[in-house]
Amino acid sequence: MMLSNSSKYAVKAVLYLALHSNEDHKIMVKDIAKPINVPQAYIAKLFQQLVKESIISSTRGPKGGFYLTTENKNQSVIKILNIIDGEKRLTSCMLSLEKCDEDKPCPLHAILSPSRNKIIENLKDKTLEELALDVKQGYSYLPL
Amino acid sequence: MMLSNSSKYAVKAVLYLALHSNEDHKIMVKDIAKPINVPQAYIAKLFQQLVKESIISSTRGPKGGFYLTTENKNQSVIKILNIIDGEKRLTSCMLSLEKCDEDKPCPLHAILSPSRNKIIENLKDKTLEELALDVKQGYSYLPL
DNA sequence: TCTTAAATATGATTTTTATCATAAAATATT
DNA sequence: AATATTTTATGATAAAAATCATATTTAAGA
Ligand code: FES
Ligand code: FES
Repeated sequence: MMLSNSSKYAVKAVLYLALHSNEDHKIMVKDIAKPINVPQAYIAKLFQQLVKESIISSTRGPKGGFYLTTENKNQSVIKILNIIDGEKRLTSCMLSLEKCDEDKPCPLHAILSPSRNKIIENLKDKTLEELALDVKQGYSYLPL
Repeated sequence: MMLSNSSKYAVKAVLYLALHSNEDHKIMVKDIAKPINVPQAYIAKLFQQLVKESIISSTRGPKGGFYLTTENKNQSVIKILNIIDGEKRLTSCMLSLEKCDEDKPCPLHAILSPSRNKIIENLKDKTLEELALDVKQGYSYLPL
């Protein structure tokens, strides 16, 4: 809907890390692909960006893999979306492509801008750890 | 954001019709392209679908063109989106691609489902005529 | 120090979406 | 009836997104 395929995959993969990894237990990309049903090479590429922006952590070589530090886990989900899709995807006008402006709103602005702002706010406020906790407690489910 | 390029174009073009056409004053596709800044051939193709689904009306030959009847104007905007993008685009799960389900929600469901439902509801309730009226009264603007 | 196992970097391919082009069908006007 | 003008139908091309593949770099362990 409002997320690209890539950012959906990224969120799923990172949440998988949040649930199953830590500094002492790293996970290889090939072991993530199957459980979340995303092509292995695809995740590998997405993870490169996320490592570069320090959303997730990695070490290479034998016994290496990807993982989340405590610091990583306290980041907001929205960072993933902004890195993969770019900020405009969430904030740009629904009709004119550029400049969503209260002063000169498009015909759909009043209909969806408030709800959209709410979504953005919620995404900003929610950390990876909080989302993972929901899953752990059975309030939500990590989809295939 | 949540609309494809095609449905953005479609909404803009149909609202242009709502503002400037009626049974007695039809508009040719070549005269719509420029003011709303959408390629002429692109609109032509989109309009074919919309005519087929009776969102807009048309007559061909000289003195022909596209226009909106009163009945057309009383349709909801969401119909355009559903025809061009398909219903799933608005309703599918943000993470798993299929089945947005309250009983087995994904980690993002709680964050965005209520706002999304609100948007869908608003889109359903708003007719083309109402949107056009907003523009006419200066409450909103039809973008390039 | 050598081998092996992992991420990283880079690029190729495929699929989808967006855009362009053109011939056929229909209607008003002469 | 002939002509001109418009939509309609269909397909071709271009651009972007998604997916796949492979060679390079890094680190652990023998
Ligand atoms: S101006 Fe179009 S969504 Fe805000
Ligand atoms: S289950 Fe994912 S958005 Fe509803």
